[in-house]
Amino acid sequence: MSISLSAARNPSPALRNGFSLAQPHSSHVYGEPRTLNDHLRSLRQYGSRLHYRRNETVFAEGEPADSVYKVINGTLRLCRFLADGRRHITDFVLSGDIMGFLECADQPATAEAVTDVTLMSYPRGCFDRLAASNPEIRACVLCHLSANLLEAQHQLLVMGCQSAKERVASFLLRLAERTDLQPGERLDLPMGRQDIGDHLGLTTETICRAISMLKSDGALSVPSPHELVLKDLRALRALATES
Amino acid sequence: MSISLSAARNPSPALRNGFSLAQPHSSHVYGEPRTLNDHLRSLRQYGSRLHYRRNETVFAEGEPADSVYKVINGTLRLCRFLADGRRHITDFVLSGDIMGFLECADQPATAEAVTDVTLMSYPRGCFDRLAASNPEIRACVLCHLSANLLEAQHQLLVMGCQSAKERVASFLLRLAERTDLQPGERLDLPMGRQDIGDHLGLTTETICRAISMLKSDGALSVPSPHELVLKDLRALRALATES
DNA sequence: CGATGGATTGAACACTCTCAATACTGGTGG
DNA sequence: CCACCAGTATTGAGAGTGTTCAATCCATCG
Repeated sequence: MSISLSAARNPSPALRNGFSLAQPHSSHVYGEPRTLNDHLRSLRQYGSRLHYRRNETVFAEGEPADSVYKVINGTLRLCRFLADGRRHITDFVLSGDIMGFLECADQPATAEAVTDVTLMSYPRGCFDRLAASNPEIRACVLCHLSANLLEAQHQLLVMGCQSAKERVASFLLRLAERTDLQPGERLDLPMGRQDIGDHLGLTTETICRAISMLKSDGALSVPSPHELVLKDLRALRALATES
Repeated sequence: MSISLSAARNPSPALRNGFSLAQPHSSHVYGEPRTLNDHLRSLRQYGSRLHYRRNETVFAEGEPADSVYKVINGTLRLCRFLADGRRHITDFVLSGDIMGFLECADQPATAEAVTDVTLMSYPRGCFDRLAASNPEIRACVLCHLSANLLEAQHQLLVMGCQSAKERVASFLLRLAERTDLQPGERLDLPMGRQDIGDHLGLTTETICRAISMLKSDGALSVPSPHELVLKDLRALRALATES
């Protein structure tokens, strides 16, 4: 996380350190893995490497949720649909992200590849057995779920209160944080305008107009439709009104 | 849950039964408590009974999150604010509900009493120690967080895709389910139109108009501003387009 | 019984959507 | 390497939904 961007971080209170409450685990010593990501690595013998091409479906809503995933490369979208076909993109899953930790027998959302994607997939049962024997992992899962819930609630705030321009500013700032964007670097926008619209509850055209407005405000420049330069973080943050 | 209303249940896939993976706990036998609610009862010696009056603050965003709560009586709202004061009500907490299980050092939202409220409050540390020794409780916490996340994601779908009338229909149906409303019974609406608006991302006036439209559609009647009768569940469900 | 706060309704306005036309981009095949 | 093509992005104009502002109604509570 860049120092300068971290000041714009979404309001996400420090997670509890659940470790102090967890029983020490004899086979682990100080300096061992601490993130869920690290722990997943210990399951590599059970993992499969999967490839999907742009717009392919990784799993569909309602299918059994029997795997956990790590995105090695590329971007996914998690979609939900209304009966008449209207779509909402709950969230994007970026390179390095993990998913599949909900306590849910069936997938609550459809996962589709935004770009060509490489995933690691681990059987949920293997992970659960690992977690059953390791309190540190359980603490990680709780933190992961909590962080997801906080993100979802923040997104509710954005969608409930903000205008189109504000939502786009919030979205771009969050994407910049998640990708550890350094000031001046180009922000990669793997998803199309339609996807951004379906994520923010707006139409493609409104996304375009909001970006155009931000461009003419001088808040950003648009080298290509899938690359932005955030030129005025202060202006973007003021729009996002992150507290 | 009434049989007839349960058909309209929000799409919430069956939760995993995490118990089979949890180590059996010698002090528990078949038939023991299975819900988080039941487990909290075993902490009653550490609990405090709290009372708040309408519009009083139970806790504010940013305060240390060092308790878990059960609502004995009344209704709470969980609010988040933008820097300029715009408010979003993340969710309402109803009688019988529990909260405070996020892995989060500080409260991510403000809790206010919608009506006069009675709560039980338990020190978070006590609960965590209980959970550390009881895998069944940990499974409950995971399910609780997962259910909350699924609810939040469903609310994102509602706010991202639906019109005012549809959102109000979705809201009323969810409230009816949560309160186990029997067909024909009056639905208690403890919160005001402003609160409903701030929950659904609409204004007071729009909520009023949506309810008026539903009334003139014959979908419901309005004996008083805080009581509704859902007369045509089929019509309401069609609006909510719950899949 | 008056006062207060919330609910309701109306009218004008603003923002976003819809529909349509055009421009651009990236990929394909010659 | 270039021309073409399909899909996406962008821009414009008009329509619609929800907001804003204002007035009125209603219920509750001194």
